[in-house]
Amino acid sequence: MAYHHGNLREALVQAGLDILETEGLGALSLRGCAARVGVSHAAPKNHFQNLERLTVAICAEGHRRLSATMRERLRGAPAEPRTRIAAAAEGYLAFALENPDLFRLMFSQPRTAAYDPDLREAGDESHDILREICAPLASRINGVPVPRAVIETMVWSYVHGYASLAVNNRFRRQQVAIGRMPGIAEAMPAFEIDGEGLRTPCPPEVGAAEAK
Amino acid sequence: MAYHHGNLREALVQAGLDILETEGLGALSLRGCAARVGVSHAAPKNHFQNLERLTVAICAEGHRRLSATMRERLRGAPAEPRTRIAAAAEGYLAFALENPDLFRLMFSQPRTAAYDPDLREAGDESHDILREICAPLASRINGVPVPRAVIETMVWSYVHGYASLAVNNRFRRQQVAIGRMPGIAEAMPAFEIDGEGLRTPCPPEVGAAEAK
DNA sequence: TGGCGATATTTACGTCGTCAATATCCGGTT
DNA sequence: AACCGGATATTGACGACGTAAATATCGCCA
Repeated sequence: MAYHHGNLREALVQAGLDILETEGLGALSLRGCAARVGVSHAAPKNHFQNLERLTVAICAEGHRRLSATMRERLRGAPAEPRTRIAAAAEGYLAFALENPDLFRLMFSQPRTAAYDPDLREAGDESHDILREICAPLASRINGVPVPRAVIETMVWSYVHGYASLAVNNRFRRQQVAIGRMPGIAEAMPAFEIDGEGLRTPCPPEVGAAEAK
Repeated sequence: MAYHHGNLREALVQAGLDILETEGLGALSLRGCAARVGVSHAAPKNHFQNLERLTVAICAEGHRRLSATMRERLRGAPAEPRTRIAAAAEGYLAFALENPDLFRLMFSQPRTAAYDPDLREAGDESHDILREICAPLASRINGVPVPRAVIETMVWSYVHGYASLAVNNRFRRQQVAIGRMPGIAEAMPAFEIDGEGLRTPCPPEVGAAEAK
């Protein structure tokens, strides 16, 4: 196997992920990926029109791994709805903290990147998980009706925002223990579960982030 | 005024902001900023050691403008605590949507950028606003005590996450009307205000984002 | 007036993204 | 078996970029 690599496309994406991990966002380049794989600097052209396309492919793989991390945490979690949300959220956070530059890259793409069907599909995976774990949350909060999409948006925003701020080291002054975000039970404790109107009780075992 | 520009440093930052607005994140470069100001490509060297430093300065200015936007919204808002939080949050969101590439740049900086004292200070401004508007929220939620820093973190995470996801067009499938995030009263309705135990009542005029 | 420090220019070099031309490999056709 | 065409990889070239060193110009003060 000499002239033809066999699976250069995936190898380039993997090389990009390696570079992000070892050298950081600023070191990501077409030529760098090609060199790491051991092919000439123009070889990527046959698989990616330009750097932006390769970047999008790397981001898509990142989203797949993000979803995989969340699914992993969900497999080991009990069935209680809030615990499941907390487990997925911790997976989201763990991924961000373990892959900070990849996470940053994934969320600093221009709007045009969203037109890529691969990236779109990969991004929608986490969306499916979100919808799944939010399903037990009823469409009313404290008795007030709220569209299901809004509930999902609230949970998603909170989790993503926490992860994003944690990655960017913005919780410095707050002295919040990053790595353990306050669980959904503390953050949005007025959610009803399964329409039972179960309003509290803020189980203390979920996400005990304390100001230290 | 020929050889010496007079205020090249600020002019370069402004040029960078202009480039971000008109040409996007990918077009930001030292030489580009220099050309826009009308100086030679190496002139910036006297004010910024390298591209990273200029980028950090641009981000710092971005944070100052973000804070200014929030303060502006707060000036026109009634005194009711939740309304004030909603006003600041809408300022945050508006800034992100009106300066998407700047916003992306601000939150895709490497960890080392946080060592810059100017950026640090600028970033802390929004932190002060956050602390100010969260002050009326008591340190207990539904009767359960929660450290003040955790409350701030929850609100901040939610607002930043919503803005970040909205900028990245991630609410597509949810059909949530971006530009109007569900207010804090809907997102976290169990906050007590001023320790009065005022638990609801989810005023409907705050943030009426509906699934359309 | 002279000179010095701050600021800007010029020149140069290596890296990068991209393109065009060329070379090599593989599978299927005759 | 020879061949050919499409897919894939290489080579070489070009302009833009970040950065550094040497040089030039300005404002100001002794």
